[in-house]
Amino acid sequence: MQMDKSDLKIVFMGTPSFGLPSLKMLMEEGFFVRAVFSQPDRKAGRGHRMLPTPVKLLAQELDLPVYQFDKIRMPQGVEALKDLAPDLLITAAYGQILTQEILDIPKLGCINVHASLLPKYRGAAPIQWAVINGEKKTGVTTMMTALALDAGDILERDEFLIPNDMTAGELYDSLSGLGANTLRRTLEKLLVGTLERTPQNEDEATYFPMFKKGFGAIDFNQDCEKIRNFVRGTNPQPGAYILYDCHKIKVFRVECEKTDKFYKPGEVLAANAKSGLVVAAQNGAVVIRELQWPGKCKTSDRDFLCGRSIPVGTVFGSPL
RNA sequence: CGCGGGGUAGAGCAGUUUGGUAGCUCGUCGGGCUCAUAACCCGGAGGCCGGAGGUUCAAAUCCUCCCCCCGCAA
Repeated sequence: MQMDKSDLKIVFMGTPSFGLPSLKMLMEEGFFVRAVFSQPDRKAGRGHRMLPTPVKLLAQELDLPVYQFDKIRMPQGVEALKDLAPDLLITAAYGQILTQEILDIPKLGCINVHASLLPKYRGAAPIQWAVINGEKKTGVTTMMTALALDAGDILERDEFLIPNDMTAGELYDSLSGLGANTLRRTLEKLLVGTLERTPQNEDEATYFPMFKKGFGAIDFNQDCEKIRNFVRGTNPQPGAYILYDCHKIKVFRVECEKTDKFYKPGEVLAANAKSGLVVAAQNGAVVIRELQWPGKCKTSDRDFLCGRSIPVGTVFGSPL
């Protein structure tokens, strides 16, 4: 059986910018996007103003109806979705758990775009954790949404090689775009009836949670390469940091430097405008290349040290 | 009305409480030392102190309003 793009009635669900390329793709390819669901506007940012979500903004630009429910699983949300009578549900970082009742509404089910090579890196922050763990490769997976988190049957996957110095933020953008491609291919196969479902191998599944509050403290008591990965994996959000004199110095970029001598991890080995800010780690030193003092803008360590001094020998504390 | 920090030479900061010739580190330019240097020494240039009013003999500094940047928290 064959279907035409314009006959496939889709409801798209997404919240942060991860879903933007996918939603754009749907429109450009001529799919029939009936409506968009996104998280409610929330007080956010400085001043606590009500801010629309990125997906909502795009949907409005595209003149698509937007639905925002605190909890889509409540009767109101379910009813709204039933009234829309979609053939297919597509989610991309929507941020709400779908119930079986909801999954049963669309005739063709629900497809989720996930930023990892499932079954690896299930969970809410697969991109950041892949970088923190120093993965060389990650990717995007489309899957049939099931009740268990990120555990549905795999449809299509695209791999992505992570450059050695890429930050989580950069990877996020790359995978957002890649996700649109993966989704396009998935839908094309769906339309011509060649889409195959592959159950996930539960034995290979890994799960990584959302960052907890306060997460981001740099532990100098470990390999400097691990520290480097930690820093780029938390860049730009939430940002790695060092506590110094009750000030939270955010760190956005570091380089590794091998040393023969042993120093106390966390000890400041150099801190001047010439050599930059060098801190001892477990098996070498970490040169902090980009940082930010609270209330100030991001700067290089050298510029930073032009105006402030950190005594050599200071030992940055490690988290408990 | 969520809490808070900040806007001063190209860069990063001090000075503001206790008004009165604008200072530090780096960069830059010139000179010197040196086999040599991103090292060291000497010297110079470069600021309407975020903007607009006000107080004052005098405002970076005190008062009022505005603009911009950022941290926390969400």
